[in-house]
Amino acid sequence: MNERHDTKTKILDAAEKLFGEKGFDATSLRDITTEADVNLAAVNYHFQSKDSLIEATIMRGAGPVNDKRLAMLDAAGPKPTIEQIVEAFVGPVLEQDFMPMAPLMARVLASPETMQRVFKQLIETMSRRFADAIGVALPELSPAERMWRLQFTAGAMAHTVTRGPVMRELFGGVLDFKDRKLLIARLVKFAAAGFRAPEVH
Amino acid sequence: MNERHDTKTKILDAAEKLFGEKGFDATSLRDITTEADVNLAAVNYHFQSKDSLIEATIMRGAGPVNDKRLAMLDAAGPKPTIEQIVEAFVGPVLEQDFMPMAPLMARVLASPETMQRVFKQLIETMSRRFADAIGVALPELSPAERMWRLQFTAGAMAHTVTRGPVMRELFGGVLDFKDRKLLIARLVKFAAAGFRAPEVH
DNA sequence: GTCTATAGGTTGATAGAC
DNA sequence: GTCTATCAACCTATAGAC
Repeated sequence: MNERHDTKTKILDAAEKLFGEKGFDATSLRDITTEADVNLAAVNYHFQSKDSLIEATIMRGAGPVNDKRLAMLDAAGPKPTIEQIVEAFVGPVLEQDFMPMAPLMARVLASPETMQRVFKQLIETMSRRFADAIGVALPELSPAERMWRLQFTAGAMAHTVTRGPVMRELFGGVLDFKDRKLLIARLVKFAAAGFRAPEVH
Repeated sequence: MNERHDTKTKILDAAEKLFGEKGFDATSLRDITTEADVNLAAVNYHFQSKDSLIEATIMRGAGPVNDKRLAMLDAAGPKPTIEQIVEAFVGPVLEQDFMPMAPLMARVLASPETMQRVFKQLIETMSRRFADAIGVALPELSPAERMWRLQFTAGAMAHTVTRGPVMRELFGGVLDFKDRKLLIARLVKFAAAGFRAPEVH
């Protein structure tokens, strides 16, 4: 059951890789079972449908990342600075270059349908939790401004992950992708300054 | 040839609508020809393939928007402020709610493949042009930091357009989408403050 | 649990009459 | 330029033997 290379795990590994590389629509179950070296029918046995497989693949990867985000937020204590909050929000996502998970996350962020279906509750939970923390750090911001700026930050983060390959190709000469710590520091600096700006009325 | 409702135009109108609503992969040529009330074979007569149709649809809409962005940048004069630059960058994109073009743009921004294939040169041109303007407004920023912050801003903008419907559903109570001018002002304020932050080293 | 075989449906693209 | 008819290539999902 908990074998490292059982059929179910092999399918999830292959799905994670291929969904990330080609997207959900463009990846067929045949692609996945070929890559995983298992039989086609195994997908419908272990998962009920392609949609369920997509959901399971996302959930397996997204859980740990979001746990880490919340852990970092908690670790910052009861009165975190806006820099600490932003770092907890974007750091774990931008750090995940140890796995083929990053491209998959990018696909999720880039697919309104998938996001709607699978990610809605995760996003809602995270957004409210972080918006609350920002309310403590920057009480002078209205709830609306707070949420908008959090969404702007989420967008900058998502764009960096999603469009990484394209950006690398176009601006690889000037943009450094290898130093993740520096990249995170850049985004934290940028977003924190944005959060500290006087409110628009 | 320049009739308002010729077959070619009807196909492009339907494609713009449906690609925006459902995405490129999920929209079949049959969906489009049904919506346009033209024959299926007309697509392959007027355009050669589905990919060419996608490209033509994007180009018809993206041209005017990018023209407006550059026009606003020029209108700001030889020494624009960072606020003027950001507004020229994000304003025309966030303003386009007069047409079904907005969801289509969102789909393009959300599809690495399509972006890579069709949008690369457009993005490159725009990014370099705006990065140059930022160099004038904020000469103390290094070229790398300048380009990163422009990409962060592009991400915040893209996210706002792309995830609009989801955000509206989740946070519609607190986020106001109707007042576009206010939304643009919020993003300009946020991003301009980010650009003005001291550089990371 | 794993396989083969196949049902049942869709798709993009084209040939050829008009 | 517009149509009908159709092809060949995919797809997801399942039934049923082992």
